Amino acid sequence: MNERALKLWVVLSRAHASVEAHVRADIARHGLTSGEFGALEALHSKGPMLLGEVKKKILLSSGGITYVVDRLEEKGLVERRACPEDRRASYAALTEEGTALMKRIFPLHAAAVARAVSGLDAAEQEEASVLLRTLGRHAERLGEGS
Amino acid sequence: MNERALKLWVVLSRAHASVEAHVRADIARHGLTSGEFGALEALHSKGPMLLGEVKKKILLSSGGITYVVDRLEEKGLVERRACPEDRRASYAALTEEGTALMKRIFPLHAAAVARAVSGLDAAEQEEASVLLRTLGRHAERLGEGS
DNA sequence: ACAGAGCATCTCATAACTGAGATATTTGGC
DNA sequence: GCCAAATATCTCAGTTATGAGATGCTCTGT
Repeated sequence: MNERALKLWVVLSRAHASVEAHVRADIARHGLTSGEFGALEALHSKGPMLLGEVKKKILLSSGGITYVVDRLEEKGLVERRACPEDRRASYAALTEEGTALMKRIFPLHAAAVARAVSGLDAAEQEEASVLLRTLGRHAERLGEGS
Repeated sequence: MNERALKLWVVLSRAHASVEAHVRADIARHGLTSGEFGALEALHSKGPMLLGEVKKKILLSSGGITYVVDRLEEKGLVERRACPEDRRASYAALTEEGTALMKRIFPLHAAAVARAVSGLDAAEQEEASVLLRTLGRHAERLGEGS
């Protein structure tokens, strides 16, 4: 029955929006947007990445990734670096300032996220993560044909 | 530990974005945006609602709800009606055309949503709905103090 | 009755994107 | 080697929002 699916979609949307409001408010305190923070987070955990990799990681459009990296470059947090193997592509990498910022604010961010999702206990969070990973992966694959 | 919370937030974001991409593509085929469809859906299921009620239902800012209802009025799908008890407020209500549109496209939409969340079976969808409702409700309440 | 706090909505400037098309490069088949 | 298709990023116009402040109305306490 489709009602079950609709209900899931509604609660997924609301849960995302409600949690995001908290996360966004936390991020905004550091003068960043969600998109910017997503990119910084990716670069912080994985090191320099091609713009296309960042784009996939944080699910932004082609124009969006250019926009976000431009903003981060203006703020001095990220720099573009040429990619020797492919001259169409370029890397984004944290600057020293970007690294320092992330070291400083990441723990605060993690605490804010923990607070925002504290409606579920540890076991429920694990359970929800498993279900959502399955859900997300499947939805991603569905779209690959277009 | 905060890692669990961060992981949950990441998979929640990705799952939402991936599913939304499908839902948005479906809605766009009918010339509507997600916000517009959300408002139409609310009005379709509950009948005429105050703008403030719609705003809460689909989690839009004050400017956003004005914008969305303006668009829907331009398209002839919704009309504003004066609220006799409170002259600051107004109702949004589906027009005949809006009702007809929703009757026509809602089943198609439901099918598209069902496809988008088909990575989980029926029992998992129920399970996820329960967890996400708890998560969302809690996050909403957290923000009420500000 | 009335001041002032509290609300519902609207207005406006601006942000944060999207998506189509442009540009430059690479890759695979012939 | 060469051409066409694929790919990575950028550009640009337009869209969908946000959030602060304005406006007009209602409610509360006195």
